[in-house]
Amino acid sequence: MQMIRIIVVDRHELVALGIASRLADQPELEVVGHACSGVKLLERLRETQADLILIDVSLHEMDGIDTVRKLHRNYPGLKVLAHSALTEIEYVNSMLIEGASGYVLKDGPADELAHAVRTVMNGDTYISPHAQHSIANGYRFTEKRMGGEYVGLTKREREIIRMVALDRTNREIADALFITEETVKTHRKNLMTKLNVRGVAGLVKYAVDRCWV
Amino acid sequence: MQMIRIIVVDRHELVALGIASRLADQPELEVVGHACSGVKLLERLRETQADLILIDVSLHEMDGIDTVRKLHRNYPGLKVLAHSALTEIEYVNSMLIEGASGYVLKDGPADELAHAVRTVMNGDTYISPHAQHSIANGYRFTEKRMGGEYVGLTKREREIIRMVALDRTNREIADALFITEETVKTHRKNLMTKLNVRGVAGLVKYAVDRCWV
DNA sequence: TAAAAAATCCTCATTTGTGGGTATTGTGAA
DNA sequence: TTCACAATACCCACAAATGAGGATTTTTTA
Repeated sequence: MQMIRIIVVDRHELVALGIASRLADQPELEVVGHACSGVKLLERLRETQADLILIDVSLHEMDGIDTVRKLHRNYPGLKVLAHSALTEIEYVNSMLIEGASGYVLKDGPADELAHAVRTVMNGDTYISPHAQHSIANGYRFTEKRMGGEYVGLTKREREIIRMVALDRTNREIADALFITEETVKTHRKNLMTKLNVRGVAGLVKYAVDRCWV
Repeated sequence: MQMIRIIVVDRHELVALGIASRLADQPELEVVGHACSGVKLLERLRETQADLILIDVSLHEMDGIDTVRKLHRNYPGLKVLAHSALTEIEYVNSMLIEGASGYVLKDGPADELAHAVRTVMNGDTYISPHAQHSIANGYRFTEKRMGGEYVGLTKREREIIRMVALDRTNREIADALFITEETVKTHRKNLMTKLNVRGVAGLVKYAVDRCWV
């Protein structure tokens, strides 16, 4: 029987421990490592062999979505399964489009994870019921991007949204980045359009969810 | 040797599993139960005996701070140890004032948790170094409340902050609660004063951290 | 290299948010 | 039964954000 080697990427080691203990009764599944961020994962992958990466969206340094993008480019054969507490369609879509083969929610039943891992290793896709529901409901505020195409943020936009979430005013952001207030306003506008939110609250929640603050 | 019975309160069962597995090599510590919310904990306590509650700040239904307040009233002999990823002084202070005997951060070293549990069961207080640093630095924006007194939010204020975090406008909140827009503004103002933040971003982060959205 | 994407700056009208106040109820605790 | 506080409501002045236009320059990438 072929062992399935899993690396868990989660900002809390406790979660990795919990996963390992939950998968302990699955003889063919083995957690061979843990990384607390995307950057750490890429380092670890240079020394540790793995068949599947179980990765959260919310990570420091480089979030899960960016990490999956890189994984897909550098390790095409490696299977990726997203594992998060976030049900928002934005995250589910992004993960799948970047190359994940599934999306499992953290508060699902105890046997769901093992099932998802097997499904994915079998070449199929597994998405938790709640996450599917989220996809079915579509975007919250507009009908845009219903096709599901992923709109990534630019570097500059990430800088801006991060500072917005840190409660900085446009003036402060402008000064910090050596640009005019008008430019900051434009970026905020674009951010809100891309993320389909109406105001600051949506921007802050987005940044918090992805551990950018 | 007296066994120390621990109930873990965390919105993710995986974390409880992880804690149990981390404490597995501590012969006198035993995780006897898990609850995913404050409400569930109070239910469980009616049937399960415990010596110590290990509880997170971020919980659904009733957050950790409110839960500790209730615990302290209903089970005076029960020890409570806060266990969270949040380092903000606001949360540390609140937990301690409500009756917790310590505050351990989730990303601390592997042996810190067991040490903290023993310290607390010994009648002392344990606070993670980072959290102590947070206390030492005081509040972010103003010099108010430096004494550390905890300012709780009222029911109405919680309703308001929740809706603010859900990206609702003042107009919408007013309509939903059958009050005028001016009243909503007043509540927001009071909230920002109480929480020592300057704008929406702070309010949203507060609500997100405590699982109110 | 030419086209596309990103970043920059601008105006103007409108809405929302912020920071000071003040005042009237109702409720619950000392 | 006071007394404090929560919740409600209103006022004003000013700052900030939003929405809808347009435009230019740099950087990337196909």
